[in-house]
Amino acid sequence: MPELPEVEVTRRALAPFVEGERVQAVVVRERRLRWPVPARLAAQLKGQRIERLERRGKYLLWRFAHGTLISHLGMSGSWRVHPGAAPPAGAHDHVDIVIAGRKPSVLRLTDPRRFGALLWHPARSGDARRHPLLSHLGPEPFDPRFDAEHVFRHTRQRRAAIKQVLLAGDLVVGVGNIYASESLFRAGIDPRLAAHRLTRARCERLAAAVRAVLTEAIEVGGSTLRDFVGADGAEGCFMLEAFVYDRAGQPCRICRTPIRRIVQGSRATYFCLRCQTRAGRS
DNA sequence: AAACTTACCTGGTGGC
DNA sequence: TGCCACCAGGTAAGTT
Repeated sequence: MPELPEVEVTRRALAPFVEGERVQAVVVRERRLRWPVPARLAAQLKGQRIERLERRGKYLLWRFAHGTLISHLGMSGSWRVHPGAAPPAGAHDHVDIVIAGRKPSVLRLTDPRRFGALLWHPARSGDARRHPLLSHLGPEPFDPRFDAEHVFRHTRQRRAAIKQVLLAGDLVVGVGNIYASESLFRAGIDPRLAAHRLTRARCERLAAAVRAVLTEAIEVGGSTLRDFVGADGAEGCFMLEAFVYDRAGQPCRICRTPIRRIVQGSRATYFCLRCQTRAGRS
């Protein structure tokens, strides 16, 4: 599932193929994503130059002089680079962006469940970061503003479990279900703990854990970067070995206690009863 | 008004 | 072999 690391790895893989290059054509085979792909998208992008490829949370921002193409991968989406020409499109290959110039390539959006999005934000509407989907997002995990003090302040009124607060996206962006469990394991915090009960010290541990887990995931993904470029590379399986996620019943990699699976807000949480506590240190 | 909860979108799959 | 309930995750909308 694409969370922040997967999106960042995607950004790094695509950037060399798109930054500074012009769009020759956009082929939309299926516009029914989470929201309809704008009908005029192809006309709007044709011949235009992509200045930069940026990321905000789990969104990719394709910066043009006249606006920004906003893409989100949802649960099952992926972008793949096909240098030169692309193979015939499969059932779930919804959009191609054809790049002309010295490095011709086709960027193909595949999304079986179609929970992803592809939206156009014209420059005249202001900066894309003020788009309704982006405006309320919390800080980036690698932003210096995301620190212990920030976590402490933004959890004082939150009585919900820290796992769910972490997932909500306003404390910090980019942490989905997988990395929420992994980060809490790394920080030694019981996912059921009410957020406002976090001590300052544990806020520090949590912020550091989120940064570390995401950093490592990006690094691991970095080694599989060429899978994005290859025509038939397997979809990235970026987290080489999760400590807790999807490991119910299997022994904790630290203490051998069987990993527990619980449901919070109708989604699965995995944790170690021994390594992760409601209070105290560890 | 902010915090919290729930439903929704779709396709793959595991169990019978 | 075929069917079907269920699960996945991020977001919007609804509720307290």
